[in-house]
Amino acid sequence: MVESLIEDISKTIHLSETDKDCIRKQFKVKHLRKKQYFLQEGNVAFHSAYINKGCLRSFTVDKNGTEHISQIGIEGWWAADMYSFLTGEPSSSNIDAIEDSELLILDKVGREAIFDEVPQFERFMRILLEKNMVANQHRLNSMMSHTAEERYVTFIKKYPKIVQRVPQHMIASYLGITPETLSRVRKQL
Amino acid sequence: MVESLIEDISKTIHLSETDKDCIRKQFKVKHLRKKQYFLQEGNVAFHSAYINKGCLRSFTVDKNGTEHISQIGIEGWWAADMYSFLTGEPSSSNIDAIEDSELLILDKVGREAIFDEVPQFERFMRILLEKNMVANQHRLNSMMSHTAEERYVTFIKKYPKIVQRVPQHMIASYLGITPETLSRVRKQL
DNA sequence: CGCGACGTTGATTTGCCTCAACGATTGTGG
DNA sequence: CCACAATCGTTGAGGCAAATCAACGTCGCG
Repeated sequence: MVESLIEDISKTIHLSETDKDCIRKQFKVKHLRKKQYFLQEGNVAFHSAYINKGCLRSFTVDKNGTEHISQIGIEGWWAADMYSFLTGEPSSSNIDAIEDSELLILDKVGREAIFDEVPQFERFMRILLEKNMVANQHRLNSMMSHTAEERYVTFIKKYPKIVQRVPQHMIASYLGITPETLSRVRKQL
Repeated sequence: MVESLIEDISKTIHLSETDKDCIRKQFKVKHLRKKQYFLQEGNVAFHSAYINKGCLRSFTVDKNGTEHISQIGIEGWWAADMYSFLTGEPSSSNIDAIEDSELLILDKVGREAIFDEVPQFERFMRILLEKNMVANQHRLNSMMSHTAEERYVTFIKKYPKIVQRVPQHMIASYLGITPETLSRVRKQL
């Protein structure tokens, strides 16, 4: 089960058997039922997670009680509240499962251990973060300069697999619009 | 002049004299006049830049000709179109100087050289990118769940130095609102 | 000086939200 | 296995925050 992660990492960097063992040792498997929290607002994010199977979302809840989905991830993605995970401060966001999921989780100590024992892992993470940065930049740009309709069209082109698996109102939230607006946008396509 | 960068990096990781020499060798100084482009849409971003002095902005231009500022950076920040820099594809964004600026620039080859010769630099970059990720997450969240006024108030608290140096209409653009709206928001504070 | 860059103010428009009601589907406990 | 409750998507009416369009005053600078 950890093997798919090892394989994934190996696409970017080369791992010796010793390296692989080190990584295998630090990740733990965790299963989540649909709707189960991985992280709840107010708690500290002790773990970062690789999604091995299933689908997660991160979201915040504003003062009106409205949810705002900041991230949706499926197999091969990572999920964590980086702020809380890095600083040890309580998180202001939530992460839960949209489907029954299997995660490979890593705590701070385990992470440091890998960074120390497998220097190449540092590079893997750096490259992962670079890609993430590009994606975030894209998303921000999309939020700032495109209409609801344009954002939706871009989304379904870019993430067709997510569209199939995630309820429409969550996609609306991810796009920063209401479910009603998304419904109306879809009608005229 | 490269020394301030070295010092900056040394806050995160330890550098030997050899390491420092390697870094010194790879960065080049570049001066920009106010309004001068560092990167122009359609061109490939051959360099990533550390802002040693001055102030830069990255922005895109939409189909109506409206500018959307995605980033404003001052001393100690980094500026680049990561997408173009990493992929070698033409950039769809622009970077120019808001003030006369001094940059320390690094091309892809130089960057690879540092990563290979100074393994610790990999860690520095990883940590920098992690911070960037946290900041981007924050910003996205702010765009999705806060009003124009709330975003402005947060901004002036978080970046008072930028407020003093950058024209108001650019801050409006960064916040994703029009100059008129920002003017009205400011009036009632 | 004269022109462009910048900020302000007013009038009007608009894209999206809010509120509300309604079917269809899913799932769950008795 | 059925009944009832959530969950989900849709549609309509009305409202609002921010955009657009337009005009104007000020400042700085080539």
